[in-house]
Amino acid sequence: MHPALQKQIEGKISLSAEQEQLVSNCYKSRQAKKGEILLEKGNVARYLYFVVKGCLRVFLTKDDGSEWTRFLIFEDHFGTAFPSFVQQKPSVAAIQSMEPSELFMINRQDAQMLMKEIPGWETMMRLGLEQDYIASIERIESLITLDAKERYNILMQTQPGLIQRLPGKIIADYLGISQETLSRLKSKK
Amino acid sequence: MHPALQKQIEGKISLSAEQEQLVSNCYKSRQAKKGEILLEKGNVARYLYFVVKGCLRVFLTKDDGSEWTRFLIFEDHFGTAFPSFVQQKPSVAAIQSMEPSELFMINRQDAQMLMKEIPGWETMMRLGLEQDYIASIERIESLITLDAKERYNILMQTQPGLIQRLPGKIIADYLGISQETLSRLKSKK
DNA sequence: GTGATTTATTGACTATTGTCAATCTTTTTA
DNA sequence: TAAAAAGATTGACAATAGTCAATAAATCAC
Repeated sequence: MHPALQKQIEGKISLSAEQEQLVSNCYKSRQAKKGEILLEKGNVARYLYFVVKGCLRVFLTKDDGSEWTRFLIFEDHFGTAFPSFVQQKPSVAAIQSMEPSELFMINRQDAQMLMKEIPGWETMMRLGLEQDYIASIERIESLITLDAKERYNILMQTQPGLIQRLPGKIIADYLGISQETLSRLKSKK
Repeated sequence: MHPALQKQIEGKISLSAEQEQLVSNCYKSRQAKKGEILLEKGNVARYLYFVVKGCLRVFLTKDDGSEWTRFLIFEDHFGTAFPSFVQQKPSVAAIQSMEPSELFMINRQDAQMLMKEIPGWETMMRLGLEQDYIASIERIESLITLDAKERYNILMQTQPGLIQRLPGKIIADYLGISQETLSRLKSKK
């Protein structure tokens, strides 16, 4: 099994040799170029991705051509177009690789099989889900209670790496503001 | 066991008599008056609530006295100040009963014990969590991609009951807008 | 490396939403 | 039921953020 995946599991569950083999077989490796689209809007999200290296962006497109970043997935994190993956229905969001990325991917069936077959696996998934849900709650709070500048300041404090690594236009649509407004915030503050 | 709770479980898991007794013992019944505070900001959320009748509001308060509704929990739904409940740390949000409410409550320890002891219970919880997470993702999308009027229109389409049942000021801070703006949206559209 | 493309900044103007205040309506409660 | 409290509406104005356009800077591809 790939050491990055191993690292996610160790300390949470201990696997037998056969279990480790089972897990290892479920995850397929994949590379993605910068800018490459992994899931197009309208298709079903068949895979949950694990980012070994690089960064994925889950984003929304509107008819006027505007784009909005729903989530960013960095190293050592899992992610996908979650509603589509869970419900196996067409996704309103697309997934794009923001950098040359090294990924592992698992389909829904296999993900469910592992939860059924490996004791503790579902618990591990649930705990991850709890963390993701908490992060999304905090994002909602920041969107309803703070203005653009405050949201940007918090992002700088909590995720400085994100700001250095991604173009400002992506930061802007992640924060729910325009690129121009973000540019002005950066100089004003 | 109370029929409303029973209804949540039936079709998902079948419980033995002892298991049913175990579940039943974990849930304590509670009434709450309209306006009553169930959790104050700064305290740890000890309970996950199930709403049999009525409505709970999980909300944030800022120093200037403004309030913002993080979540609303209606009949046949579970909810609490989730980050605090999961991490057992002081809550930034408070919980208030918006109507005379009939509730069941379970503490974190018992909730975890049921997941450990009853086969299928954790799966049921995980599926509920997935749904809540999806709902929160959709709320984020609506906050970053839509303006106030569009958000209000969608809320009217998807949750008309919510709008009839709660005061406009609550609808407004749930949507992340001021009461005055909401009032103007209602007459303009 | 150099041209081409993408990204960032800045100005001018507009649109949306917020704030404050006054008034009106509804609901609660004694 | 009447007084009080809470909620809703409206106007005037301010502030925040968006849009369009031009230019500058950075990055990419060959």
